[in-house]
Amino acid sequence: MSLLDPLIAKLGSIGHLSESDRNLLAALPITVRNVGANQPVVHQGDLPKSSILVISGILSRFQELTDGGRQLVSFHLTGEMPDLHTLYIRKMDHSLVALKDSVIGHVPHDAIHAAVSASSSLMALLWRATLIDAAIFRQWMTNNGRRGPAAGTAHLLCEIALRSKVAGGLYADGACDMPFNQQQLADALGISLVHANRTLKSLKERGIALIERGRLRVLDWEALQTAAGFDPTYLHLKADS
Amino acid sequence: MSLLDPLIAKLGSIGHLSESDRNLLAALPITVRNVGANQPVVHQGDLPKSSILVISGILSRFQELTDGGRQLVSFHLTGEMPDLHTLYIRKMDHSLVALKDSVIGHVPHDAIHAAVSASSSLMALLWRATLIDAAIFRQWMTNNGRRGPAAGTAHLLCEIALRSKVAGGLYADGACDMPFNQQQLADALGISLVHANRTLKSLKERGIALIERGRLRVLDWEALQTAAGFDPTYLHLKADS
DNA sequence: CGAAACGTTGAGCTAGTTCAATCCTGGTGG
DNA sequence: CCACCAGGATTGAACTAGCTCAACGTTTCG
Repeated sequence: MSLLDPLIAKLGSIGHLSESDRNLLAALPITVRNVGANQPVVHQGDLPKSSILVISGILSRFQELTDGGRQLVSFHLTGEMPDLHTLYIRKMDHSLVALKDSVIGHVPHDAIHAAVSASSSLMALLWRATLIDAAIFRQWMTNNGRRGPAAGTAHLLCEIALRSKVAGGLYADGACDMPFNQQQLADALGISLVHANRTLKSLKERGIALIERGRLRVLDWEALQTAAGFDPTYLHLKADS
Repeated sequence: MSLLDPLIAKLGSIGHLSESDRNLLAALPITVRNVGANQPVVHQGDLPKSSILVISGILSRFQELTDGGRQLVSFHLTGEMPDLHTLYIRKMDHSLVALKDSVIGHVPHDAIHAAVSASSSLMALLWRATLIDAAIFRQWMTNNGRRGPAAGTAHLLCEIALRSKVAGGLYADGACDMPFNQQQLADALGISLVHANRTLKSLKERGIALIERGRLRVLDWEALQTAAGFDPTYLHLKADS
C-alpha cells in the first residue's frame, strides 16, 4: 500500500503497466500535503520543480482573464497529475486550485525524469497520459464552442461520470463526486451562472441527471449520452486505442 | 537540404537541438504527398501507422458533431506534425484536412519510435511539442468560452501571426498566410458565419487587422494584442519556458 | 441562532443567431 | 475579349438564446 497507488491505478487504466514499471512508480519520492477547498496549489507564472499527484479530492486548472473572468480548462480526479506537463514545459500558463478538501503529493521532476529514462514503456505511458489530457481539451473546446451549452453540460457530466467510474470506486449507485458549484460549472462551459443553473434544472426535470450536495447522480445514462452526443473514444481508456 | 528541414526548424524554435538529434531527424524516412485545398488527410476513427509532417501549406484538425456542425480545434503550419499524438494514442478522435494546397510527408511511427529511444533529448523535444499543442488547445478553449467572440477572434489572429513569424519566412511586411474562409474561422471560434464576418469588419474599420485574399495583414499589433488580451507565454517559444 | 455561501427564480435586455438577399472575385468556356 | 458561374463575402432585418440585474430561498456550519 503506497501513496503512489492511485497513480499506478490511473496509468493502468490507460495502458499496460509491467511489474518493473509498477515498481519504478512505487519507488518515486513523494511529499504529501493537504489543501482545503478553493485553496490555490500552483499559480500561473510559476516554474514548478515537481509535479502534483492527486491522492484524494479534486483539483481544477483555470485561466484568469484580464476582465476578471475565469475559464476552467480541466479537473483532475484521484490518480491524475494535473501539471505533469511541467516536466517539459517549465512555466505554468494557468493556475491550479483544489475544488474540495484534497490530499496531494509532490513528486520531484528529477525523479520522474529518471524513471522515464530508465523505462521507455513508462515514458510512453506518461506521455500518453498527457496526450489524453489534450484530447479532453479538444472536447472541452467543443463544449465551449459548437456543441452549445445544453449539450456541452451533458457532455461534461458524461465525462465526469465515466472518468470517475474508471478511476475505480469513485462511482457507485449511479453517483459520483462532483463538488463544483454552479459558478465553476459555468466557468468550465463559458456560460453564465444563471444559465448553468437553468441547464441543470432542465436535466433534472427531464429525469436525466441531477447534482445534489456536491454529487452527480445520473438517472438516465442513455438519455444523458444522447443529449451530449457523447462518444467515449476520446478518453482512450483501452491500451490499444 | 532535406524534406525534414521544416521539422528541424520547428523543433529548434521550441528548444535546443543537438547536432546528433538534427542528424537523427534528417535521417527519418518520409513519403511526400500533395493534397489539394479542402481535401481530407486523416479521418476520425483511423488508426494511422505514420505521422504527418506539414512541408508547405496549412492543415486543420476538426471534430464533427452529430448535427453536422464542425469545431476546428487547431491549424498547423510548415514544420508541424498535426497527428504526432498518434504515436501513443492510436485512434484518431478527430479529422485532419488541408486548408489550402499543401505538401505533406508521412513519417512512419516505427522510425519516430526508434529515434525517440535513441535520444532522450529528442524524445523530450517531441513530447514538448505535443505539450505546447495542448497549451494552444487551452487557449482555444478560452477563445470559444469566456474570452468571447471579439477577443477570441483577435487572439486567434495574434496566434497565427506570431506562429507564422516564428516559423520563419511565413510572416513578412506585417502579413502572413491565413487561408481560412469565414465559415472556417467561425467554426474555430464557435460562432456564426455572419458574426465572424462582422467581427472581422470591426477589426478592419478600427484599423487593427484585416484579411484579404487568404492573407492576414496586421495593421496595429499593439491594438490587436490588447483587444485579444494576448500573452504569448503559452506558446513556450523559448527553451527555458 | 445567525451569517455566509450557494442555489433558484423572474424580468428585461442585448449580443449573437438565422434567414435571405445581394455583391464581389476569380476562373471557365465561347 | 466577354458572358457566365460558383464560392465566398457582405449586408439588412427579424428573432431568440443567453445575459445581466436583482430578489429571494436553502443549506451549511460556527
